[in-house]
Amino acid sequence: MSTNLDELLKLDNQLCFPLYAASKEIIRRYKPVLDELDITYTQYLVLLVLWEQDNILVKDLGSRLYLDSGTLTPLLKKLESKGYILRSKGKDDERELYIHLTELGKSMKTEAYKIPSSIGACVKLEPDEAKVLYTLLYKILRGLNYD
Amino acid sequence: MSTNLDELLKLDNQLCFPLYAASKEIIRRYKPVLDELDITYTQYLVLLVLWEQDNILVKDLGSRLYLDSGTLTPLLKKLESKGYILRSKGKDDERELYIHLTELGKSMKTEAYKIPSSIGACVKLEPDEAKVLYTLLYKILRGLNYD
DNA sequence: ATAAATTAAATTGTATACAATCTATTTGTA
DNA sequence: TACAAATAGATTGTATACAATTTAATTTAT
Repeated sequence: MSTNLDELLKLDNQLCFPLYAASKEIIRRYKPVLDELDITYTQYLVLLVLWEQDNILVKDLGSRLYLDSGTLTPLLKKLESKGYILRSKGKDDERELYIHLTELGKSMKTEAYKIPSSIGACVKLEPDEAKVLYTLLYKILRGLNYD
Repeated sequence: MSTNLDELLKLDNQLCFPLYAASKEIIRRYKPVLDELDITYTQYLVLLVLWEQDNILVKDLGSRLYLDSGTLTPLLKKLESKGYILRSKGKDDERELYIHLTELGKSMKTEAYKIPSSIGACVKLEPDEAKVLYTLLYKILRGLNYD
């Protein structure tokens, strides 16, 4: 006998699952393109932020990307070892760590121009659908901040 | 000087990022609820499938959840060690591995009834918005299969 | 009938994620 | 001014993810 509650527990009735799956699968599509630049998806996100706003605190990077120091610390060390960024202690406050691009890191931006379109191509949504999706996702993210 | 290409590389103009962030953040909200059942989100997804269709091949579990054996093998061993599932080789084809619920695993379902609502509560979307989101996400997932 | 190709899981290696804790520094306050 | 509280990152431990490879079993094609 199937109850209402049983219905709620079906995979196809979950909203989080397609969110999780779509996110993962799209990121997987990024891999071949990002491999050419020798970076991962999360490293790409960090670079996106830095190309917009260089010299940013780890804390601010984290709040922008919803990542904590447990994730960022090793990732930033990796980006540094690849020569894309530098990490420097704050002069006024030695607890803080500023992240900024090297010349190599800045020049990567040119090579990254092709990435959005090559990803966009595999997400087969109409422009208006993409816009609706975008709006709903940010509505969720805003809503999560007020628990 | 900011170009069109520069615009494309801004974090706020990415569609994948809010997808990634919302997925991650919602899953994080699951944690306290799932902790009570001593399972993780991915383990919960596996159980959702099994509660619908017991005795399923690892391969089919994987295609249903978009996960491969590299993820599933250790996860299933963990669920087995917790006593929720059993793993048994296929009689006809010894390459295959069938996953099925133990009595404990079946009885977990009752405790899981409360989970969807407690998650739904933190996703602050109207029912019709959630439906639109759901439809768009599945459209993306379908589209990814035809590359 | 048997070698080659295919398939299903398991294994290996790398890179996140995140909770919880720790360390060093800074700030607030009695 | 000391000292408790708060803050920023780093560290530790656990659990995914996934590409690439390996192993064992089955199918296919010759």
